[in-house]
Amino acid sequence: MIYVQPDKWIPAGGMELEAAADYVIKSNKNCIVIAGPGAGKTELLAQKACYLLQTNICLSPYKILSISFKTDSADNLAKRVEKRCGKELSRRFVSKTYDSFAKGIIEHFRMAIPEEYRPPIGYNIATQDDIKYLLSQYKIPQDLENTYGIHEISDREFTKDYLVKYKLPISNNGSNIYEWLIKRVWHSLLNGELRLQPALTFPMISRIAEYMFRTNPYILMALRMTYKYIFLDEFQDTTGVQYDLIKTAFLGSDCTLTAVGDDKQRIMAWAGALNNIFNIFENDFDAEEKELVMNHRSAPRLVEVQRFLSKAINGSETKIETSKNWKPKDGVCENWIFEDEIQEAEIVCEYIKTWIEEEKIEPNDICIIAKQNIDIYSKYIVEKLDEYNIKARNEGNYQDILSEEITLTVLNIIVLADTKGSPFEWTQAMDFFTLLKGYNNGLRDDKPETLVFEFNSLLVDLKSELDNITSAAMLKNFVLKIVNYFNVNALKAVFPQYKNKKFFKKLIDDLVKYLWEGYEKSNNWVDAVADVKGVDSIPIMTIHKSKGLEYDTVVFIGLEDGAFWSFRNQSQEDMCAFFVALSRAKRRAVFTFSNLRHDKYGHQRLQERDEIKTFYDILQESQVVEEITFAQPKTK
DNA sequence: CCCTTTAAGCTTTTT
DNA sequence: GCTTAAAGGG
Repeated sequence: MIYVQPDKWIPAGGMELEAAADYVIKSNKNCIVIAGPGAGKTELLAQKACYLLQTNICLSPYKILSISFKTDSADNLAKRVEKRCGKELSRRFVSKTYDSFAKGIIEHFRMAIPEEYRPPIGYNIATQDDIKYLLSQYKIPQDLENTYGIHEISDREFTKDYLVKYKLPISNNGSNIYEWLIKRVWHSLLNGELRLQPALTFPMISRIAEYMFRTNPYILMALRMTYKYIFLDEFQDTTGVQYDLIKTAFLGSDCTLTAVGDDKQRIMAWAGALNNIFNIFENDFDAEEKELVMNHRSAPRLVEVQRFLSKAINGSETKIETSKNWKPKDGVCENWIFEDEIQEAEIVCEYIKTWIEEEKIEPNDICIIAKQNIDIYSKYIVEKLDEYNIKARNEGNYQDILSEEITLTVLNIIVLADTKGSPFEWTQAMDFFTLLKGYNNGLRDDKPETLVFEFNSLLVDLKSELDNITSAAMLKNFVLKIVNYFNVNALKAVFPQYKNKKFFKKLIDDLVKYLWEGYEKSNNWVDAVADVKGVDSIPIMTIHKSKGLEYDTVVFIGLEDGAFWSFRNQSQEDMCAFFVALSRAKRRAVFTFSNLRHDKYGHQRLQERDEIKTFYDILQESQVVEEITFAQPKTK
């Protein structure tokens, strides 16, 4: 292998890096990179990986470990690194989620876990129902009830606030009134009880991994000898449980940590993200803080609005620079005020139609966002768009079927059975087929030709059946036939998530439902698959789901007190949510307000904007946002 | 049994 | 903030 001299190294892909990014890439110290939307945080990690590998500063065979929150972010980063520095070097770049890292560790080093907390082989992932079931089995001991006046606790509260509150082992000193319950639930989950198989939640798995590293210096050493560089993505979302694991694993080692995140996009506090994580990390790991100032994504006028909002969130001026690809006057941010949702739908849809037809914006480059309850907020718009033959859909409903192997394979197989010769689908489906067949046949050494022959005959067989499908029920049988062909037990063994019956059933039912909807529209299976994939649909999603994504145009529905009911309690977090929504837009952001809006119970209520007045003030202050009040609703 | 009070959900990912 | 469902009291 020929390595590059560090001073000769240049960023892959002709990328221009700002000074701070260049510094962090080449720094050998622990760093925390704070950077706003569109600054290229993930790209920085990808480039740093290339630098370390291509110069061999990350000395072969030492590896880089990158930890993300979501599988697709982890995969995305791995792909970028592979693309930039090739297959061979990128083999030493390991990109995982927190959960897969912890789960992999406890399974690989199972025997190193203290016996009391050692999970049995083949444990399941615990569901909320499992915990609910356990709690329903237990009665509060009378003496504890009398001494402390402990009340019954809901399963959700228990899982959220108690189950993984402390590091293992669970203490015996009575410091927590629910100690006995925590101990009992842990014991039952680890060992199984009555009709419950052994099952652990992901935070429990992290706790076990942390305990193992803390009590077993050899395993800890092995970890630290494998990975010399650690990347932490979306660091602002780190929970206490995750941070404890990172700290035990790497604090005091000679590993170099690089964390990237944005405190202005901290919208997961309610789910356990730590409050002051950047400072905590800086202190613990003696990390150097660097800020990226570029926003490569948004047009200048949108960045101007972001600037004012940043200031409101941080309390201080934030430096943001825009990309030279934009002209200074580029970017549109508007505030649309309506009488009611009917008028809102009519105007919004007219504009969307114009954007698609005249500005030639792709539907999937327009995003409709709401704070929550997106089906309620987008109902009338979806109906109206349908009249214009523009597809729009709740992206959340499709996210599982478009990321799970089994459903993707069914979609691939349908395309292959219907039309021969789609190389992309063929390769993917064949990989899956080989994996599962190999599993079914144990160690049988199948020749590739045999498998190809088998697969082709399956396709021929399915083709004739596909042609005869005339109902959703028949489609379901067809899908189940494919699933059963692969052997359900083999599927569960290779993809343990399918052991969760509820999840698996919903996956198949949803696939059938959406596929059938698509087929009824087009009478063509290839189009039905494209429809499920959402090739030309406008995505609709919550702010939380939109984080990390970008669109030419963003339409935010309902900048109203009603949508920001939590503002009084968590104005900081809601401002961040507003910031995330705004900063998804590359060129145009539109916020709507409707005087009248139906809630999820079907009641039409008057909307106000007193509570979130500060949002409107910020928009006005920026002097680039126009507020447009539309006329009375039109009569048909 | 009826009326009043209280609690919980809104926003989510992970094999 | 606003709803519904569950729990509690008379």
